[in-house]
Amino acid sequence: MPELPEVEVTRRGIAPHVEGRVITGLVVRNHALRWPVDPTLPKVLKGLRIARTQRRAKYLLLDCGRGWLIIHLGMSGSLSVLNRGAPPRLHDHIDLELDSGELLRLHDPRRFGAFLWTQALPAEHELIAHLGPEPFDAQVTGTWLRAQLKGRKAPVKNLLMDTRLIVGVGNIYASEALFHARVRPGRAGGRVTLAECHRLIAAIQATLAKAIEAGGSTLRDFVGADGSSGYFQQTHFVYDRAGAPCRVCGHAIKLARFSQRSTYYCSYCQQ
DNA sequence: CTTTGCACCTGTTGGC
DNA sequence: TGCCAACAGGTGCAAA
Repeated sequence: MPELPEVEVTRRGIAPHVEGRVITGLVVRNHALRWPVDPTLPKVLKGLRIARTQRRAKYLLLDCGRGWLIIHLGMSGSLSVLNRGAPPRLHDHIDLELDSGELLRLHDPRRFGAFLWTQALPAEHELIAHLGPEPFDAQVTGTWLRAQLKGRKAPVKNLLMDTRLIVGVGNIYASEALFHARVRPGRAGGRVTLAECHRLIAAIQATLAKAIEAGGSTLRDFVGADGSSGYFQQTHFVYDRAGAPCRVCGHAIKLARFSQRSTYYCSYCQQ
């Protein structure tokens, strides 16, 4: 589920419920996430106050004063805010209990997600330290992207999804952004022109912003919601539309695979 | 260093 | 209806 917009919408959804709250307990029903959940975490977290929430790439960050919780939703994770005592369902792996009487619940069938604790700053954490810039950073421009892609032979689609280059562009938005920029996904990175780089950055920013806005508008009360309400229902231009007519020119959308990931494009609009 | 393929895991879908 | 293979929105890691 989670591409960057959903993670950001989730952050905004949980923020009013967790910021300023004191952690009264942590229940871990299944430790076997992508990395084992630290068995000492319930003891470590009890009594700490969550000062604020942040997001870096697709990592949710909870500032607990003495350290930070780093939460990743993987492919199938979601967070919800529930009242204490709500019965856990299958794949509800972790409850973070709060002094408000609510709890933050992690649900993740595939268990590719992560629930980590660090006493350093998140920016210094091994998983975060080597990440590229956020799509909305001031340094992220067409000129910057052109410099990053120079000399690279890998498909530009793969490079856009490389988190060391830039974060937040998942499999859906890579296809969508390349369509809007009118660039074929299989083109070697080094062969993307400056004008196309400008269009790519504009497309990435516009697509992400629109999705966050759409998700945010469905976010009245996050309690009980699973954090995936609405935003992903927005219509895509190419993603998951193989064989369907291009919304711009009418030609059939094509499906290809790059590094075993489904990739959609219009062979007429994108060169 | 860059690029590629695999791995983790469960649930859903489509073809036979 | 049942069975099985292929696939699913992420990303760290090993190997080439």
